[in-house]
Amino acid sequence: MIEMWHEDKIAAFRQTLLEWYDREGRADLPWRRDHEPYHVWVSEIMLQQTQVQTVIPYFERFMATFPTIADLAKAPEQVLLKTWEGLGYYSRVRNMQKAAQQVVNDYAGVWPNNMAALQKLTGIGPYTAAAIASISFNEPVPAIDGNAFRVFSRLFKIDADIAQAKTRKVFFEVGEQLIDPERPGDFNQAIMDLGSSYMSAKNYDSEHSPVKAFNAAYLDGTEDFYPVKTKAPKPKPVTYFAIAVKSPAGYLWEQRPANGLLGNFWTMPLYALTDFITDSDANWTEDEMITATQKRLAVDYGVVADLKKVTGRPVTHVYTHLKWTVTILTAEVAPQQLVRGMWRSFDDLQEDPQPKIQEKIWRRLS
DNA sequence: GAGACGTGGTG
DNA sequence: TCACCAAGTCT
Repeated sequence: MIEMWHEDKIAAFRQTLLEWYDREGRADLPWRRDHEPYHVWVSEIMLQQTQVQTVIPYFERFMATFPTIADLAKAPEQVLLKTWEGLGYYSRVRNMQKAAQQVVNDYAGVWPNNMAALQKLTGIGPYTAAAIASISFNEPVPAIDGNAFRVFSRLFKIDADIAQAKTRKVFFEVGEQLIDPERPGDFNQAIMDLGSSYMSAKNYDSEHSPVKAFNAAYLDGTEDFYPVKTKAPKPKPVTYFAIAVKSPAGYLWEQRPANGLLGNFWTMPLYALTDFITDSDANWTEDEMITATQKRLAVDYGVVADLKKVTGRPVTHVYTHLKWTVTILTAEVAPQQLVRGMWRSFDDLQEDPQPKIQEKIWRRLS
């Protein structure tokens, strides 16, 4: 059970926090120029699991490309993905377009003005709904993100595991008590600024934090223990073959399935080793694996090619839950009818978004 | 509720 | 090289 502060202490905390925010908050951020829900929303989605300095140029480009929510609602998917290229978690932008269409069609283009309604839009969860509701519409709801977890856990010595979904409730209730009813948006943003500066995950500087007098963990020297968070599993290793087939008509190119990793991205054919080797067939030599890949290529795409391995170490790429090790195979063939995929010139396919792993493969080929 | 979902930065 | 982090949401 969390011991909540008395009224006077809460009032003092709000005042201290907001005075610091007015003085030293990140007023320069491009999404803080106004409180337009469209601007707040786009920035909040981009900032999910992504650092501020990474987001800034993406935000500017996004607004230049889609100045209004109506522009976003009607954009072609490849344009959407191109604008998001390199940011990752691409379902974020696909969900944004769905939400844009919901606002345009179901709300006549007028944003719902409260957390509960906002959270019904695709891709808007409890955090983003609270952020928009508080910043754009002055609703006193706490935006519980990684920063709030970190800040509140230290202020109150909350030892609930923040990796557990149910823990959000504990922090939300603390936030509801603390949030300034007059300036809820500024309060939430101040907590975020605090959580990414003086009260960051590593190299935090509680000694100079404006709210150090309110920081129970700092005051008794236990801040190293907060927040409590069980660690994520290691990325699982997966072996892949990437096949660069070149013809005078271009490269063999294919669109990935809509759902799953890198959904709807175009890449060269990629085979996981487990696509054709099961546990019972362990200990294949690399030559045998290449021969098997060659057969799969003929069956799946109708391309008969003599695959050569690109020398050097395989390309590696780490995702949150997977670690890919990709061996590159190449072939040159005559133009021909394909069973699957299409021939596309190098210049043509550069127009489309590409995932980082494909970029790494190109780099190795050139 | 646990796992899926990208990429870049840091120690 | 590796572990872990960075303004989460969906299934």
